[in-house]
Amino acid sequence: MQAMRPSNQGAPVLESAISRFTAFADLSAKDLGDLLTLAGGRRTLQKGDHVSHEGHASAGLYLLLEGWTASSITFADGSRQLIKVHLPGDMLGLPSLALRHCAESIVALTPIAIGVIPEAALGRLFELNPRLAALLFLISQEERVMLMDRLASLGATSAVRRLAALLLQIHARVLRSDPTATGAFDFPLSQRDVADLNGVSAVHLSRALRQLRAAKLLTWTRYRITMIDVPGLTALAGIAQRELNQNARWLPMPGK
Amino acid sequence: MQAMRPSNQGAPVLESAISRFTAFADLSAKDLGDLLTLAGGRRTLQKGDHVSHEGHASAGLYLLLEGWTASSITFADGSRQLIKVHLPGDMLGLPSLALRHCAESIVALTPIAIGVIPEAALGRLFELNPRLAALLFLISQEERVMLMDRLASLGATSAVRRLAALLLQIHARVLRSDPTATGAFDFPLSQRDVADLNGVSAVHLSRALRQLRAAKLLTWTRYRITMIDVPGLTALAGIAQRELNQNARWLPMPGK
DNA sequence: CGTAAGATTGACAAGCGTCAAATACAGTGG
DNA sequence: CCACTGTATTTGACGCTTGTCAATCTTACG
Repeated sequence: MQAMRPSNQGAPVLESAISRFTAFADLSAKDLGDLLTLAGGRRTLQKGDHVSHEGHASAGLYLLLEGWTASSITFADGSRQLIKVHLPGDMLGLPSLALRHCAESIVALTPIAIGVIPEAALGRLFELNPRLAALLFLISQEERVMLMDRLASLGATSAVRRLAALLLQIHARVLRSDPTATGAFDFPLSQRDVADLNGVSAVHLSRALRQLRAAKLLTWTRYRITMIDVPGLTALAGIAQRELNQNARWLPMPGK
Repeated sequence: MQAMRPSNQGAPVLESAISRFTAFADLSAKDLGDLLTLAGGRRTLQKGDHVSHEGHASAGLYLLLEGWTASSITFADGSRQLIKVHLPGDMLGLPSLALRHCAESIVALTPIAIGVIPEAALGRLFELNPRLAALLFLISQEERVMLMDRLASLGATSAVRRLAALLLQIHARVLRSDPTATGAFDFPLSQRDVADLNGVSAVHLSRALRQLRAAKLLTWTRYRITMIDVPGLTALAGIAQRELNQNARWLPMPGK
């Protein structure tokens, strides 16, 4: 089996691009239109290109359409920590809206396509489509929960358990935009990347992976992961499953 | 000097209650009114009481008016990780809006007063005051940045540096609502709490603290911390200073 | 076929957790 | 005011987890 380009081959770009929104509520035709006009210009970048640089002046707001990216924070001594990986449908640059300088560096892990969202369009969204604005708000809360889970994982568990938790989280994310990927999914990160995500050395990550393989919980050849025993991995990770709260009653009505 | 009740003695409750909003933009009289009607009922809780329980059905939305709280995530094996501490003005329960079940347990670290925010009022806020909704959105992005910084700290630095980074972050937060606390501030957490926040054992936290004291970077008697050498602590923590982006141009105009 | 990057393994050292004991401290009742 | 008691903090000893360094092996790609 050849290594394919990662992430949702098959599914239309548009569908996964709005998947974070539709995961929370059904969209009216107007909502859909407003959402699509939000991200006007389309740009493509090569693997390794930067979407934004930590510390630079406001780096812009994007919707990831195709490919994977990762965001990182760099310390004064040069060491870096990968914060999270972004999949198609993720918004890029939201946290930096709160700051004068860009909060994180974002780099393309694969060739990517992004939609450019002008800041003014965000303001109009809040004024003209409160329902979409509320959904964007919910997406941000979901991001907070994912960060909280990762923080708990880093703070309280061993390298092996962190690895299980991380791969489960990413797997669940992949499943959402590509429901056919129940067992196996394309995975463009190197072990070095995963090590940086988990706050472990690359060497030790290899050791942790060895344990998961030996326990027959998963296989990981370069660029592809097969989750053999999801219940086993879940038990190992020890973290609660999160279910999204769909069509919350407090959400503003769909625009017409 | 006696140990006083922690947090903003002196400053009016109201001012610190809305400090997270005013940190991002000036509020009109109408904005202020809308914000105050958001949190209707007022409740007080004792130290140790729970505001919400992880896993329970939707636990509600609150504005912390007085006192400190902490949120935590519990693992299947019973170990817990403290995620963050909340100070007056912080919103409680936002992340759980995205989920069917409450994402985190929130417990009072001191006697507290909270304002209850009905979910329906949140929906109305998005419909009737897009500017306040956008500010709430920005506050959530700031929370994400703070979580990202903590995640980086846990993943990439030693116990000593984590401690420096955490205390700097909290100190900066305290300073914002009480600008008189430049040098010293009341600090109601036990070393055990801080250890759980930093993903370290209480014993090792004591050792890390010893190093900071020996380096004359700070003092910490129970319930009170004095930051002796903020530049030194900052250099040790190695994390960038974050400046808020105030009065962003894209924000909707103030309501009249 | 050759080269470079990624992954694996072993040996050793450092950081941190655990256990246990000792000390300091706050609050209680006398 | 003082003794008493439980909790928080500190310290030491020891072992496990993880980081670092270096060598080897694998894989991708020119």
